[in-house]
Amino acid sequence: MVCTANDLSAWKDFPKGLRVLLLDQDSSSAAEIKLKLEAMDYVVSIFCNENEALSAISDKPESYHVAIVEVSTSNSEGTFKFLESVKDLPTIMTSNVQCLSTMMKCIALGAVEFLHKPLSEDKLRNIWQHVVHKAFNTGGSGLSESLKPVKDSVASMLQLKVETGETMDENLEKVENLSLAHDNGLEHSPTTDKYPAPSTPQLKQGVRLVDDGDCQDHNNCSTEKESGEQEMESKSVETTCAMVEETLQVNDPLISKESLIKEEDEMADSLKSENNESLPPQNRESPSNSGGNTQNASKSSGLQNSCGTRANRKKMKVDWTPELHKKFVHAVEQLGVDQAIPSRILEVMKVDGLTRHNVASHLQKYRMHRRHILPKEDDRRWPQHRDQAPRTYYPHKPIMAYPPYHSHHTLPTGPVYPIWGANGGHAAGVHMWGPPGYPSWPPAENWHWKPYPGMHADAWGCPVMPPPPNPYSAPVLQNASAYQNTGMVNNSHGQQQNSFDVWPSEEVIDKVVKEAINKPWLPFPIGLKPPSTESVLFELSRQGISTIPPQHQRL
DNA sequence: AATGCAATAT
DNA sequence: GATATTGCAT
Repeated sequence: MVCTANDLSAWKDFPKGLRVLLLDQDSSSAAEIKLKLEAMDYVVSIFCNENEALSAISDKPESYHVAIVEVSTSNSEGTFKFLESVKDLPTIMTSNVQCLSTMMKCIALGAVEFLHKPLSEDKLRNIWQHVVHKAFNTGGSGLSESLKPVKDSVASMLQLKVETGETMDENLEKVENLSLAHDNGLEHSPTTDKYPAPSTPQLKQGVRLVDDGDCQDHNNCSTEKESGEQEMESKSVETTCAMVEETLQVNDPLISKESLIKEEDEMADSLKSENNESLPPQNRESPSNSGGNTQNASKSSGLQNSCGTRANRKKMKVDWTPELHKKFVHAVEQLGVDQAIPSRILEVMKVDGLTRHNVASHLQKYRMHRRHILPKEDDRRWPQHRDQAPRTYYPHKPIMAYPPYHSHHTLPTGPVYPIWGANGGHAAGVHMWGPPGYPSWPPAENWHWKPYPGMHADAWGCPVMPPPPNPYSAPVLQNASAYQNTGMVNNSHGQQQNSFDVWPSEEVIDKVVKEAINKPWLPFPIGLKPPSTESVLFELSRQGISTIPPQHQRL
């Protein structure tokens, strides 16, 4: 078998030959498990009682790489005893009984994982990860004889790959692929895991709630190539979701290589962090949310290829969940539209895993949407220019006409819809583009208001007050759009109401003031009077602007 | 190097 | 079809 270091160096069939000590009083169960393990090329030794097992281990410690120990109500003590005696051997507990406290105790005593019976191939297939994990995470001297070879072997495998010019990630992946190949497994190989990790489905489902998160981590975690240096240190016991994109490729390394490389990069980046925050929208609400980027990783339940359906880790698309977007908007607000550049926004957002590119892209869209809306406002504001290429005269669309912060906006007749459920459930990915007190971003047709009553306007342009009975009722000064509404009735732009039925945020107001100062040649929106010099100066100074632009005469 | 825009991909 | 990513020019 593969027990010597020498042999190990050539342990290409890893985990083939890995020795499993199986301690199970139920002989039929043991036989069954053994059969399955052997089918996966593990070498299994069955023991019926802990004493035998212990003595076997003490006789030849190097003979076992991993132990699977059954714990039953009748022999739990013996099992615990065993567990405590073989600290060096990664031990997986298994049982028919579902007892949390027992599980906990086992884990507390050092078990690496607790699997409920019956032990399916899926559950067993990846037990090697515990071996590797242990091998790499045990202090040098503490490393047991049996694990050293494993470590050396794995290390050398990785090394070799590196020399090949491949990236570390690739190497790792490779390694895993190797194992995959032998497992003929569809599902494991945490390709994205830098390190081995227990991955039995059960673990994920039961003990770990972050199941999705795991996968997610891979996908999203960080997309930043630029900054994302993947770290080789990872807590192994974390993930396992195998994104077996290369399930098929596994068998054909050559082919897979190319295709993998790209993905490698990506995924490499994606390992950057484990954002507990970023969760797939569909699974989580990401309460405090922050990093909501991700691609939904298919969840790996206990099913065979669950984890591994291809695709998941491929493009870690940032999912701009409402929460994330909200953060984004807040950042933009905070910075002010003017200073809202990707890098800054990124800083303010503090969302792990989000890249500048992501933000830039989002910003692009954000701006685009706004632009689509603003022009309409202009039109409404100066209907007389509607047909005369107003742009010529007003190169810059002033945002002055936005209704004052507290104005009653005239919400279109339609009801106020939630765009994403209160539960955060982003209904079918509908995103709420309601810039801070601004016209909505996404196409007006799809516009929905966030219906949280009493919610501050800055929370996504959610109207704080119910819309007035009719647009005309809006006080003049309060809402220029009221005027606009009337003005545009004959312009057949009724649907555009949405666009200006929003609350301007303070930022908007700032902007307005600033614009008024900088572009004195622009007419003031109807219903608004020019700000007093005093107030303008105040605003400017408040914003740190000390110099007042000359009074241009241009048109 | 960072941005913003356009093209492309999902 | 919308939205995110990539590419490219600035």
